[in-house]
Amino acid sequence: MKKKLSIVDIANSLNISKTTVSFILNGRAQEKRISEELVQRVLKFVDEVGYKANSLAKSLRTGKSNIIGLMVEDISNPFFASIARLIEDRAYKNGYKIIYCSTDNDTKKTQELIEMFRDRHVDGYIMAPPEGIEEDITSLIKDGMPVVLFDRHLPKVNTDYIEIDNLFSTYNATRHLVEQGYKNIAFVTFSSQQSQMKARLEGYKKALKENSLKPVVKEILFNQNEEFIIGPITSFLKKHKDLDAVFFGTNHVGTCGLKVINSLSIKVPSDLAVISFDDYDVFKLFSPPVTAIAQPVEEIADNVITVLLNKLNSPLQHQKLQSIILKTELTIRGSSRMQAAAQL
Amino acid sequence: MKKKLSIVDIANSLNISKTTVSFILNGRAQEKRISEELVQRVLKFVDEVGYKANSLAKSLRTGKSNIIGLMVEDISNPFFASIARLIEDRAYKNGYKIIYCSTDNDTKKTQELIEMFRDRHVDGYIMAPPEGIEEDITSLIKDGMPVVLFDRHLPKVNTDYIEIDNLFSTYNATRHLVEQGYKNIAFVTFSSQQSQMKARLEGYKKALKENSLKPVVKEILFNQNEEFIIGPITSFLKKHKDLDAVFFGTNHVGTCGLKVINSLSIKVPSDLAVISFDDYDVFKLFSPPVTAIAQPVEEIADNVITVLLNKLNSPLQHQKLQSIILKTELTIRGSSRMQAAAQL
DNA sequence: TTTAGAAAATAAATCGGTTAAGCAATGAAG
DNA sequence: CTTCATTGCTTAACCGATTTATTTTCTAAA
Repeated sequence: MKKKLSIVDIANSLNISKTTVSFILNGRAQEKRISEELVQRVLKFVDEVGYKANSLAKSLRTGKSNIIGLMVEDISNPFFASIARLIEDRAYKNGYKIIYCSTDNDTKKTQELIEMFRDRHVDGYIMAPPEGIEEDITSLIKDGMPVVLFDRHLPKVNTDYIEIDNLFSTYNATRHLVEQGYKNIAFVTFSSQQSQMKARLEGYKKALKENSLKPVVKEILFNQNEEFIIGPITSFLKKHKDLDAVFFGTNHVGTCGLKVINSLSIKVPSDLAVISFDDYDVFKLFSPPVTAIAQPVEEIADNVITVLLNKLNSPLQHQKLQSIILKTELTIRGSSRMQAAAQL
Repeated sequence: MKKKLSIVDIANSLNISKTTVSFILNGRAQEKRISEELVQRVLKFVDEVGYKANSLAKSLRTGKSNIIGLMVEDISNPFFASIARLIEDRAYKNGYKIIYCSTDNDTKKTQELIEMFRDRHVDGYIMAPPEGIEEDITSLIKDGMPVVLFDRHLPKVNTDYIEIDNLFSTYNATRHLVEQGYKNIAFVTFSSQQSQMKARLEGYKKALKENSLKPVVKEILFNQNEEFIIGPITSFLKKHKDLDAVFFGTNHVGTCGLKVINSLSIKVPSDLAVISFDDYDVFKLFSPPVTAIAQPVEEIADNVITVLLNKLNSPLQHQKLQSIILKTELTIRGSSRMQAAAQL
């Protein structure tokens, strides 16, 4: 077990001061007028012995950590997992590491996580914020920390965010159902005051209103345990026999919804048409495949990291804030075609 | 922007030395015979002003970081995502934080990640190791770092690991197919020398051999891009028209396989029975639902973190190594029933 | 009245870096 | 022959904790 070399070891070996070594390794040789000859000697030696600076010590002194804190709702949710994956990749390429955590939409847990990130001196924050976290984020921003929100934003918090056009997405998808001739369309979603969930609900309602149809909304409490999602959906679907279509507000609700549909032996789309927010393998492979609103995952991740890197690289506080709203794509599949229903 | 308090600020405010404060905050008051009265005064004050020690400084001095490095193959894979999630939860409850990364099964990337973890002074490592990383891990262990492997192990590396009984799992599942009357059973998997993949292949072959059937194996190169998995499977299935069953070696291969099956309009199980390793929503919701080998995800995560925490808490090097092999469960569903085929 | 020993608290070194300030040597200008 | 600026590098303070070694204070025995 060879002990790691420190900058002092390097300095001693070369009979120079550690300051000189530090300057050279940080590319400040020119600025500090260190002779080219010495620079080369140091670089060569450092390379030979494989010295790497202790980043803890570095962070302690400089206050910078080259770490970005990423907080998603649940890392095991495919939407967040793929976003996290893409952000991770791009961050690495730019010399940043990612620490990520799941908030579970739990305000208290999120506060603790922010505390931990702050404590670990992360350089910037990327979050899909839960409700009730406004103050904590504001205080973060006031302390000069770059914060980028995604998936949702906090109306009271003044910072950059990347979102999709939730209202239009559900509005458009609902209209698609209406155009197909469906008249009793339910919207099943998590009970939430978050911007994206409110917008999705609104979009649905707007489309129905324009067509003089009656909204039927079922709100479910967010819960880690699937049973507590499947249960309410089951009784909801059992109760509303007159529905001819159902719109699931998130991929998680959608997946649980499909399980319920299977267990009740409901035929899609003849008994019930289905649309879900978010797209992923489950919806592609269900029979018939489920029409879904696909979020531009790469684009979201790209924008998030780009905005954050910009903030990190320009210490100016007075750059103006960005609110980026991306478009989704309605991927129409067999689960919502009235024709298909007609065929049976 | 209020500056964070340091231990010196606390000490000055109370007109005592920072040493005393440090002893008290680290629970060494008794040992250091600090008066109960002072202890209370300090604790009360610290609580009031909400002081929290700077963990960077702490880590720099103590060499401990209370961070565990977790490296999985791909965090967007549902199997790894849920394991990561569970480990994260249990780690938090025990005062540890997790940094996680995806290796992509890329040796070079993994080496860099190990380097970064080491650099960040993580206290322990949890990894699903890629091939060719033996030396790096051995050197980690030699340096006294606790390392726990899972999902697979490295025969040449002497450390704890948690695995499932891969060989028996595929053997048993293949036998199930044979018992159902299937005779031309293919095994589609990633080309890999990893312990778990080799064992899975072996189990399949063993079952076929015992029944005097001919193995048909298709190995696919691991690739981030799905097209490069779907392509080979498509041509494989097109070429082997005589197959009556196919066994997918991982959830990723399985998902891609189902996509191919759909696009070729192959009927399951009448044209082709399907079994996949790993279980998740896609297999539950496919029609007919896919028989799958379910890994005990909670148990794996529990064991991993328990073993690691044990190693972290007992500095003795001479505790004996554990190799934990867990059982899987074959969840039989409609995709592999010969009866179902008969009904059509 | 010393004085030894325990009790209570502290000073200073340390972890491994960065950085502000300083100093010696050299050459040019006055 | 000073004086000054520039070059090239070093000294020492600092980041915020832990920990070793040491000092001060108090009590009780000699």
